[in-house]
Amino acid sequence: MQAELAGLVLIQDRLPGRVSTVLGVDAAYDDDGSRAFAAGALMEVATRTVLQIVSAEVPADFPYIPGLLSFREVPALEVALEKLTQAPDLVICDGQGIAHPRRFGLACHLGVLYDLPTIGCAKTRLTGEAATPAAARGSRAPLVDTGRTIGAVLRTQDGVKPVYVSPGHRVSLETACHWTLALCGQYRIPEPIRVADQIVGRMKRQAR
DNA sequence: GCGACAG
DNA sequence: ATCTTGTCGC
Repeated sequence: MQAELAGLVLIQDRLPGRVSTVLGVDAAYDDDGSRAFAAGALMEVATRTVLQIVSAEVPADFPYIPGLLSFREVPALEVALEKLTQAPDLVICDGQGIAHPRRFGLACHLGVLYDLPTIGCAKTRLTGEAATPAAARGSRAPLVDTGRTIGAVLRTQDGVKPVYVSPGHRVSLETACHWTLALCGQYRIPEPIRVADQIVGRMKRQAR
């Protein structure tokens, strides 16, 4: 299924010239692993203001299997995202885009599903090889898999562990890196993802 | 058979 | 993802 859907992914910039809102998404699970908490944080780029928070709690019936993460997370994210009252210009996800064994990570899945520009920004590697980027914020190294560049290992803060950036849908690698960097304030992780992460973290604690 | 493996 | 413990840098 992923190999087939990967054919629908567009790795070229097809996003507004003026990106004014970015949606950060994330999910978490209860101790049991059977309930999923998903959230989306819509941020206005110019002011760094959170315009809307959407969330959902649904049963998690698909297990976590490396390479199949989107089948665990997308059902919960769908319920949360359908509550948005305005479409985002860009979506940034906690997971890979095309830096995936079949070039169809979570960000691609969400991007194709909603036909929105998406970026994959993962904290660790799933596949591919890369050199260690220089220590300065903004430094990057190509992430290569079977002879093809599928993403970049990008340093978002001086001397801090880099993140794994890859196009999800309708964005180039260059644009994915640009926005990832632009959305990182004082931390390693882009602000919209951090906000979504905080939300699902609270939901998880409250359910316990 | 063994190691790797987003969240 | 989540949890726990040890280490590092400011």
